[in-house]
Amino acid sequence: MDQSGRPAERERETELPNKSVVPISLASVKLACSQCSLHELCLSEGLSKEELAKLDSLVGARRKLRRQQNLYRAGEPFEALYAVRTGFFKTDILLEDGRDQVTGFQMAGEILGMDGIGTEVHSCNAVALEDSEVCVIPFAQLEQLSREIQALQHNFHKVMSRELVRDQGLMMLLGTMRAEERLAAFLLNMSQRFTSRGYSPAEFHLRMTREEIGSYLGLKLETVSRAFSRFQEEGYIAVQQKHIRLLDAAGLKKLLKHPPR
Amino acid sequence: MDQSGRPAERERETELPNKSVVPISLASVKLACSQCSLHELCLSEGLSKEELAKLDSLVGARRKLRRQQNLYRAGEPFEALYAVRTGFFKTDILLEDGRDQVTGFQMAGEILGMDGIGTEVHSCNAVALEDSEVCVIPFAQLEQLSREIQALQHNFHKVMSRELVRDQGLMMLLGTMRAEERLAAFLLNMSQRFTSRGYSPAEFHLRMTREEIGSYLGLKLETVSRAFSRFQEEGYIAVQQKHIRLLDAAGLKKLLKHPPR
DNA sequence: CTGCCGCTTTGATCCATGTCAATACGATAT
DNA sequence: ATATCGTATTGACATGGATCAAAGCGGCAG
Repeated sequence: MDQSGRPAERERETELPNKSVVPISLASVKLACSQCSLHELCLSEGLSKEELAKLDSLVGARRKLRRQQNLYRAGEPFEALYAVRTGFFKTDILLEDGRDQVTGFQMAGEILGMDGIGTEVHSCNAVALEDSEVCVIPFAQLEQLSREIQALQHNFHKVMSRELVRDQGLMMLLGTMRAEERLAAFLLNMSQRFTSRGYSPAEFHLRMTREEIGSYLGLKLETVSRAFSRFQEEGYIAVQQKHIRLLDAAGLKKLLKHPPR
Repeated sequence: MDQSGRPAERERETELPNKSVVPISLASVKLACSQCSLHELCLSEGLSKEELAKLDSLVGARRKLRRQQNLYRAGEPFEALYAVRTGFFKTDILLEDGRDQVTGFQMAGEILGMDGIGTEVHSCNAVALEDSEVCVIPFAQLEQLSREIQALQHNFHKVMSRELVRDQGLMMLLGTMRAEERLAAFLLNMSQRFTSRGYSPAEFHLRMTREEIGSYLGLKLETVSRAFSRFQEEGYIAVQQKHIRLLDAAGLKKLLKHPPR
């Protein structure tokens, strides 16, 4: 809601200056795909040196976003994909009657914007949940280049396909799982994604509110809160606000495999 | 379950011979993309004559499936996409604990199999709900050709993107809608898809059971049945088994826009 | 410090949908 | 016809999660 650019709650690890000039030295250096640490997650996996150079020239612009800023909004013309470099995003859809739903959370190395390809218009909103940075990938040029570079083409197709499979998993969750199973699945998924980015598998900081988690999982925020409390009572996790420690990941997994009914 | 090839219930409009030899004359004629009536829905939209010819040579094989036969199964290696020529399919996922969910219904002109691109393995099952026929599109060759034909490349990207958007809509449905809204959305979607294929917007035959509808919508079959009965009482539809007549589509739409709460 | 604001937790109650069970229906086989 | 089988409808009841409401907590501004 707050679009003022002044974060209501400051995040420790992602401080940005309040005004124009960039103080963090790294941010001013032009870092291209060829040097990007997100290699394997992103579109550049398996490309040769020369191919990477071409991709570098395509992925020119960067864009910084403050917490709560929109990367794009539903209805805006689609022009580019975005690769998350740093930070954390959510995508959501708003119905006319006011109901809305979070359709995903995206972190470093993940691609945003593919919803717009089919209609040339974005179908959802993408919002930074903390100060973030993305690589802008003009889509026409990506198609152009992926006609030249087979590996790039295939990477892109893989990214889209994996997104389809992710969505199937989410449908499964929304269609068949109870509240606690949903939250367990969510926590395990978060843990796995933090882990694959080199962070601790057992301890992490959630960037989203209980309401956003609930919206994503098809639950009300109170239900999410209760499930957190329950998991804490059971000794599966330790909760302190948005800070989560997984004490018994195996226990959570068991919850998924052996539903109460 | 019945893989015997003998349909348990025969569908009127899609009779196939019980044994080998093909009696229907058309079926033996090689119909290529260039003559296919599904043009606009499929990958061939907007291609030049020469380009269509190339696509024709790629989409060589056809495959016929009887009711209840699998087009592919979760876990099988991914090799090709399939374009539905005639008939009706469902895709579903089965969890280890026995729970399963229908993730989609596909009709003529729609593409199946994209879930397998990312991992080289199919992530769901595709089952014919009536005797059906698909075009087999070997994926490696499709990538090859879409590097040569820009329009084909773009069509393919659009198809995948639209699938992502469809999934978002389904998440919205599963995450925020009540039972009757879900069924209303389902019926309106079916009507729209039949309509765009030249069938009656107001009268159609559902190929799936109440249980399959329920699985797709995240509901139990009893709830689906009750919602059908309720809609009939309200005068929105006339139901006779799987035969549906929409008497008041506007009424159903209103249900969606103005939810009870 | 004090007050405000957004977020979270917790409790009490309600209701939509799930569950369980009986019956009906339509198609096919005998 | 009669039996059978899968599917669909309907009723009675149970329950998980939503709703409504009240504190609690932590960060920030003044």
